[in-house]
Amino acid sequence: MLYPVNGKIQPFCGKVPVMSAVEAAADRQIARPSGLAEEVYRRIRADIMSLKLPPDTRVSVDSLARELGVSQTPIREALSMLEANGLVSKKHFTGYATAPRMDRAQLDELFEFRLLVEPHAARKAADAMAESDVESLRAVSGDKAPSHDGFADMDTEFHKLIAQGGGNHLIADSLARLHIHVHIFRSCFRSEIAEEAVHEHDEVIAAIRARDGAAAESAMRRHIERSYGRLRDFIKE
Amino acid sequence: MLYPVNGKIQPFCGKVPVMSAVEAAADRQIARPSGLAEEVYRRIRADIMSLKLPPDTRVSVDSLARELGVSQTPIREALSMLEANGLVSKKHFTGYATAPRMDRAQLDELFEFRLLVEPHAARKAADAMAESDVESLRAVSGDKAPSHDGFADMDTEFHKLIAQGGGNHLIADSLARLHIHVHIFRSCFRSEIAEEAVHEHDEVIAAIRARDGAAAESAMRRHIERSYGRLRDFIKE
DNA sequence: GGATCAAATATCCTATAGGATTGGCGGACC
DNA sequence: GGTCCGCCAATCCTATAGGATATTTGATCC
Repeated sequence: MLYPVNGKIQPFCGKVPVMSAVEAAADRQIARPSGLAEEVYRRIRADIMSLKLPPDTRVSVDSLARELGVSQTPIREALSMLEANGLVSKKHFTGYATAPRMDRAQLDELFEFRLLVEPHAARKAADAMAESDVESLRAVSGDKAPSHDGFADMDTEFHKLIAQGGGNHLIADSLARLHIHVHIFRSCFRSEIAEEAVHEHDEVIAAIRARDGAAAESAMRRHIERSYGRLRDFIKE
Repeated sequence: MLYPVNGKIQPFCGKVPVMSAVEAAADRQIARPSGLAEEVYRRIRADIMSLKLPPDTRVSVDSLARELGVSQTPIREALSMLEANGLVSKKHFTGYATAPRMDRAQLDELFEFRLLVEPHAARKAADAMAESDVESLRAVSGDKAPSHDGFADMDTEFHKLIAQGGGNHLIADSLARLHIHVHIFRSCFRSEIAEEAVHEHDEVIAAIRARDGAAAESAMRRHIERSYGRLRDFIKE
């Protein structure tokens, strides 16, 4: 297991530090020692999602190596994985760069895909979702959306829970991979769209709690269509 | 640009060799120099798909490095990308291994996904596919399926063309990533199922040639459902 | 004879050094 | 003033060495 120490990432050389129950639950999947590469992967992905690494920005391997205090090898492995997931691109003998911001065509394609898959996942989730996950869903309901980042995290969790609730890992993984790009795109404009979206979320949640598959499907479809409409306005081209 | 030389992969140090027109056209997208990592990636992926590396098999880094005549770094990058695509898995301090063969649950999930996406792609392909690609589609029609591998390649090309014909890169990429696993699964059993599948392919092709979206969608759905039925029989569990 | 423990091996993981290539910058030339 | 050419810096790519760990093998004990 590896832990970041004052900004740096260092090999694990000691006891596992105590961890609160909630932390242990949240980091359950990270708990298995997976090496520096995965740790670096998460770090860079987080920097991309937080726009600390804006779209279309050069990413130097040895700069990262110095900054994180690790060798180049795990950086390369992490960047290779990020490249396979479409978050960075590599040009031979030139280096890595974060993916450029989505253009209109890509946004269209992404929402066509979401519109195809997510309503189906919502319908299945209404039938198959475990009662405990439904409870978790209530937790991300729209009681209050404190900040932009707060809503973004809530939105991510909302869609992740429903995608997983469908019981199909392939669908959940595909949607998670895509949602990252939605997150980045939305963050680029800091739009304050929490109000409507939260209401739409609640409609989906209500349908799932009522175990009404058809209602969940149509509510999710409506939510994605409106979300698409809100985001589309930011692109003129 | 990098070229394999008698089994080994070596850095490019000379003129680009002459290449026939068809080769140049086929390798157009490979023509840009992308480094050893990508070359190694293709090589390993090909070995996995050809079952030269069977499922659930250990893959040693420095064995590969010696075999291919390159350093460990590009091997690691290639394996990281393969891991991100789900073709190998890494266990800390234990090494890489090819993904185990799909079990029943994974097969179900995969075909649920295909059934959700591919008929939609076929419908769009019937509307939007370029005439030249429709012509390419005829080329992979069922004139003759010489061998098992011949049919496998034809099937891969068939589904790839239709997925791309829909015009959505995300859909095409997702399906391509999944189809690799279908290919591996089918190869594990060397089933002689070419006859029926080729007939079903032709039905889809006919519908697309007629620009009949609804017919293409239902024909593709039928094809995938039957394909699922044929493959499901191989799993008893 | 079976089980347990310890050493040895093979492998991975990390770090550092050296070679190769691209892109940008400045000066010279037309 | 515009264009072309050569140099320099930054970066990537490769190779090798050393430390750490999991697995396997063998011997010893019960």
